[in-house]
Amino acid sequence: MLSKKCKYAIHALIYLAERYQQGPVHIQEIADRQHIPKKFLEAILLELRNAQVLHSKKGKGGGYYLYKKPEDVNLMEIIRLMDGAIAMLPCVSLNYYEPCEECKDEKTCGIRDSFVGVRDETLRILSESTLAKIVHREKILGES
Amino acid sequence: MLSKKCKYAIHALIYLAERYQQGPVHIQEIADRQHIPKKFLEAILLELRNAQVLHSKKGKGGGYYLYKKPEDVNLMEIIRLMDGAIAMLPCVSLNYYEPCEECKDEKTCGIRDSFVGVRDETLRILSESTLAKIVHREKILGES
DNA sequence: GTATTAGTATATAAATTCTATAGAATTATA
DNA sequence: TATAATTCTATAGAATTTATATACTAATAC
Repeated sequence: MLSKKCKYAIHALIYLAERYQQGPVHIQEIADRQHIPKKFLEAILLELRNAQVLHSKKGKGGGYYLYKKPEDVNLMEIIRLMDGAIAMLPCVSLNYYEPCEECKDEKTCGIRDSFVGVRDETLRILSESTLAKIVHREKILGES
Repeated sequence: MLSKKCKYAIHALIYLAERYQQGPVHIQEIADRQHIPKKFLEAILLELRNAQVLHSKKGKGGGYYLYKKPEDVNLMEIIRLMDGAIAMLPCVSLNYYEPCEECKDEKTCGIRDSFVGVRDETLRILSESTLAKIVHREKILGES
C-alpha cells in the first residue's frame, strides 16, 4: 500500500498540474483544498522541490509551482521519491537493490522470476501514467 | 515491499512443499534451515494452518505439513494471508476494499485506472506462481 | 520595516513490525 | 503413568516507520 505521504504528494501534484504555468500556489491553499496537514505537506513539497519536480518562491505572493512539464512527471517517479522501492522484494528492485537476507542463492531462487514480472508490469503502467494524462482523464470523467 | 513475515511464510511453505506427503516437519527444523526466529515462525505457521493451507500434528513426532496440494497454493494467497491487500490503494483492492479518504469522488478519480491496471497484472502473475511451479523451477535452476 | 510566505530543526504521537519470555496442552513411547 | 517432545496461547516489549505538531529562521514583496 502507498503511504499517506505518497498519496498526499500525488494529490498535491495533480492540484499543481491543473494550475501549471499560472504562478505559485500557497501551501496553505493546497493543504486546505486537499485536506492535508500543512506541515506534513511542507515536508513533502520540499522533497519534490529538491528533486527538481517543483520550484518554490518565498515571501509575499510566493508558493510552489510545477517545474517539470506535466507530461514529464509520472506516478513511478513520485512513488519512488516518496516511498522508495516499488518492487515487492529488495532483490528485484532496480533503484533500491539489496540482496535478500533469506535467500541463499539468487540464481536458484524460485520466486524471483515472479517478482521480476510483477515489477516490470507495475513500472510499465506507472511510468505511462503522467500528470498530464491524469488531469486530462479527470476532466473527461468530470464532464460525463 | 513484502514484510519479513511474508517472506518467511513463503520460504517455509516452499520447504514444506519440497517435503509434500512425507510426514510432519518440526518447526525447529524449518527455523534452523530457513533462518527464521522460531517463535515468529510458530505464529506464521499457525495462521497458515487456520487458513487450511497447513495441518499440524502435536506431540512427539509431530510438526507441520502441507495440507493443500502444492499446485493449489500460490503467492497471491500467501501474500494476502500474511500482509493483507496486494493493491497499492485501498479503493482498488478486491479483498480489502476501503474508500480513499483523500478521494472526493471515485468516479472522477484520475489515478484509479492506473492502479486497477497494476493490481490486475500483479494478481495475474502472483496467482500463476504456485508452490509446485516454484519448487520445480528451483530444481531446474539448481541442476544447471 | 512589516506582513507574508517558505525553510529548518526538533519533538512527539501513533501505528506497525519483529522478536522474546513463560508456560499450558497434547501426543508418542518407554 | 512418567517423561520428553512438540505444538499452542498469551503477553510483553523493542525497534522501526509513519504521521503530525511546535517553534523558530530566512527570504521576499510592497
